Amino acid sequence: MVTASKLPARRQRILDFLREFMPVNGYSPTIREIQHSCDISSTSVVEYNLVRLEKDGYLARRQDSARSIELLDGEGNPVSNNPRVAVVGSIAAGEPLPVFSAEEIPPVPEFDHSIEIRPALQRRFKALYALQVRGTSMIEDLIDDGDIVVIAPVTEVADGDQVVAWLRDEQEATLKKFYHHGDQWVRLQPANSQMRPMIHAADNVEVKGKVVEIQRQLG
Amino acid sequence: MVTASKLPARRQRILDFLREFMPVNGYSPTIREIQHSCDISSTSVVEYNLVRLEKDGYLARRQDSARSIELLDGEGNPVSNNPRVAVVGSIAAGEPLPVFSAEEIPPVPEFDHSIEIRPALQRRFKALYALQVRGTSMIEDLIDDGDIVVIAPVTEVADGDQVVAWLRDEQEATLKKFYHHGDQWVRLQPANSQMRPMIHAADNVEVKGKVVEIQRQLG
DNA sequence: TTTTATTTAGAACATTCGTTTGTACCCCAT
DNA sequence: ATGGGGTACAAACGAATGTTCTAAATAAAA
Repeated sequence: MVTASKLPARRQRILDFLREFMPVNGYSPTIREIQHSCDISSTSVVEYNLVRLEKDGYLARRQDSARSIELLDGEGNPVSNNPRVAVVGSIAAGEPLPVFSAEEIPPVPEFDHSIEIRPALQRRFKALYALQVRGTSMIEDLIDDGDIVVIAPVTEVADGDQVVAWLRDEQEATLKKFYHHGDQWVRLQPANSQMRPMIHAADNVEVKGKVVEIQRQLG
Repeated sequence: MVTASKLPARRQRILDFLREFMPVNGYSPTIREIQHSCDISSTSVVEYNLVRLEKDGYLARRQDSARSIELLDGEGNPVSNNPRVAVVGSIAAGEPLPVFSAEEIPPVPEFDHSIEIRPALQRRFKALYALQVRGTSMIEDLIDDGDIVVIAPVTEVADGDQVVAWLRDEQEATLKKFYHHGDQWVRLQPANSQMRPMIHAADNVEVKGKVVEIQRQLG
């Protein structure tokens, strides 16, 4: 377990702030920057909580050195400050499945179920997340069952893009290729000749994002 | 050109120190650390040279902020210290093609033809390189024509691994799945039912490495 | 409840560290 | 020489930043 036991709210907030600040900026905040970002009245409170976090293996610091916080994984192991995105669930590629509700798309990234991505990806998009593919409807686009797709949460997509489509009425999400089909309709096209495209009313289809990377487990 | 015009010895030494220190430690040294590491008598000398380096586009700093040096490429562009591997050529997936000679496999990575990889990959393997796939013999393993495969130069591979096989007699390289076939033979198996597996004498097949990642260009 | 440990608070302190100032040196063109 | 640009030096300043102390508030345990 990475986020093993539950931390006090304040301490958790500091940790969350660090985990957000440090990968983005590439350097550690100062105690006073933490103080202000987490609405804390005194540097000593920050210091106190940093000491605790350090003792519990969540971070390391160098004595008397500015901006020297390094994040650890909660067990004392260094955690690469490389960009990771949360794998927030799975996505049906085949029969649509109710995967996640429309609201809870990119939750706070947990350190448990996340994958590392190329830094360039994070630079180009923001708020990426990932889904594990269930089904083979995209097999001819070389997305296999079990693959993990990295999703950029964009709403504007071009014909042919591989998108996460949320079907309002059906309350289901599905991974398909997106095509406009006249003004009022969209075609969600599997990349699998065994499966039939689906035509939906445009206002029943909510594009939640598009695939920007595919990761597959290799020996 | 990264090291464009020739810098004064002192300034070059500071730059060299920064380029060695920062990737290793993950944070910037202080002016005084630079001072002592480069045998400089005064902080003002360091400051003077940092200003020059900054003006010449070799680095950037934040005002009044400790440990805030960021390395640039000499033309003001941020230089990501993220791992890249050279794309050293293409690899036939189909009819074997003479791609590169057996010696010049991983040359010095050029910044021109290189791709960014996930940092975790570089941690697990060393001396990675990349090849662009030509042909569709691996299409059923979801490797398409034009895809870029990242290769770990290992000689020990397991049955089923996707390998870069060098055929000594033919002086050709090919991307195939590898299977032992008795003691003296190996089977190089396309992942394409249209193509036939090739059986070769084991001592005619030199495994140059195996695929550890696939990258595909997505919108 | 009483006791104890944890957490927050405020303030001051001490060090680190970026910045500035003034001077001197060296090389080279005037 | 003379002056200017580039560089080096020493010292000091002040802002940024980590550290510490004491006390109070809160939560947890007994």
